[in-house]
Amino acid sequence: MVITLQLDGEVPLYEQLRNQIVIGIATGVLEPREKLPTVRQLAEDLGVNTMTVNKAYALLKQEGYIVIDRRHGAKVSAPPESDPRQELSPKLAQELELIIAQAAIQGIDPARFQSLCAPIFAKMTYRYT
Amino acid sequence: MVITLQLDGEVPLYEQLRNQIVIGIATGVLEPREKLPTVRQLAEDLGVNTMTVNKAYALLKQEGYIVIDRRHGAKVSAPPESDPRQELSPKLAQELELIIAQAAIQGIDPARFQSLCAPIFAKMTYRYT
Amino acid sequence: MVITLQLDGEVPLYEQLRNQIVIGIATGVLEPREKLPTVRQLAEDLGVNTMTVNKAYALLKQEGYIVIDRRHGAKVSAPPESDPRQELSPKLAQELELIIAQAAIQGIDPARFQSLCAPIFAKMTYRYT
Amino acid sequence: MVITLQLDGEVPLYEQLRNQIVIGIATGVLEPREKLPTVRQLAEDLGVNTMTVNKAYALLKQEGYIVIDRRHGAKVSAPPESDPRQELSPKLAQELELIIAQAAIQGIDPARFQSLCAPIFAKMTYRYT
DNA sequence: GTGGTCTAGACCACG
DNA sequence: GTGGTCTAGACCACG
Repeated sequence: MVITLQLDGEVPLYEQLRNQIVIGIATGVLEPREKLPTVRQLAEDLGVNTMTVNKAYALLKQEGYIVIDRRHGAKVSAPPESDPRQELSPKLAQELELIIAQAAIQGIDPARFQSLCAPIFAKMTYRYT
Repeated sequence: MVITLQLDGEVPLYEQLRNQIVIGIATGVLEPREKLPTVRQLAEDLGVNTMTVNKAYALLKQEGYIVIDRRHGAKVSAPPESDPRQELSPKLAQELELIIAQAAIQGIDPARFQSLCAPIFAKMTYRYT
Repeated sequence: MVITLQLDGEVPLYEQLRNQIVIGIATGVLEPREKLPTVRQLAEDLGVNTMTVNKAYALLKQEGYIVIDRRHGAKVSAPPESDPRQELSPKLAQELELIIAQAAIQGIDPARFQSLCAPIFAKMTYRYT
Repeated sequence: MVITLQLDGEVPLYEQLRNQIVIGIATGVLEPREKLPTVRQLAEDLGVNTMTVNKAYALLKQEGYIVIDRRHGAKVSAPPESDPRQELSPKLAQELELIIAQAAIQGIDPARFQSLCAPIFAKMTYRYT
């Protein structure tokens, strides 16, 4: 999996790293139960501080995206039990609202928005296929 | 318009303020050409420093959401010329991808996602109605 | 002469007004000894405060571009005695240096810069034709 | 690099600072990828507040002249891809027009103007050498 | 150690 | 009266 970090961006490195791994999982580039590189290895590959990778892994673990086993290192979580509610978390819902607000001001209507989402969803092979 | 800031949140105050005003514009709570409170007034109402409001206004101005007129203060921009492309900016597209990735992992499919977007869009009365 | 002011710009209104009149003189739209509108008239036409026009006129007078006669109002100065030195004022030289610096960083070389100046000079019919 | 600020001038301190750094880059005093002083250090050296330096850096970053890396602070950007158009931005073009207008009124013709630009260009060693 | 954010308070240019 | 700028000082996230 190719990870590229924007060193001069406004998003913290650990957060960029976390985001890219989440997208990797969603797109199937990283499969459930797949082993992730060690903190040390990934830090070296990316040329960042081990603390940065550590923070990303800790965040992913806390969110349930990965599990960390002292013996086997980090690996992608098995798919969770299907959530019958299928609601967005408050945080995600808030972010989505902000995106839609900006899209709406730009003149994008729901149908157009849907057609913008479709190709993104098409890349996500994680669960619902 | 009611604005509430989360003082202990991770999002900077000036950015929270910017976000809420953007949503206010999109939902029609703030109408095009409507005058915004003065920097001083809003700072006092919110209990924050004038520079915090100043930074939010400067950001909104730079993004084209408001215009700042030395004579009359800040007001909501007139609707821009309709952009025939109707694409999302790279930044927005990236944020949307991340949201969809997280939704997909949670088992939300495109149809469900659309039904989650619908009520949000319904609140946005800005342009496309 | 058509004057358009950018109300939400970063350049003060009186300075924009002064700049446009200077360009008007240089391009010959305003001829030497031509009478300018009264402060009151111009302020009304532009929809700005009379103080703003007053400030612009005072600045133009101080710089020698116009003369103000209590009986006849303001008019464009007669061409000054030719300055044999033909140097730029320190302020203008500094502004020019900054423009050239930015152009150079962008990869514009002297020849290209000259070709960019040519059509601008072509519009200036004031003295040297 | 020597930076001198005019404390009583009309140009804001942060803008003077930005201008001098741009000129420093263009003249080669600051080389691509060269590290800039920290915000704190430069503020102390110049006797101004850190927020003033911060604002100058933020502006330079936004304009693409420098990159700010959370790991190593600010440094001069690498030269951008050569722009085949080589046009001036509207803002720069407008400023140049105003300078040329004032020069023309003073009796400076295109040839003389070119000879005034030449020594300024000679100092700019940034890209085109 | 770095830049980013924020406060309380002030002065100023602009209009 | 408005936004713009600036200070002195502080705390924090990031790495």
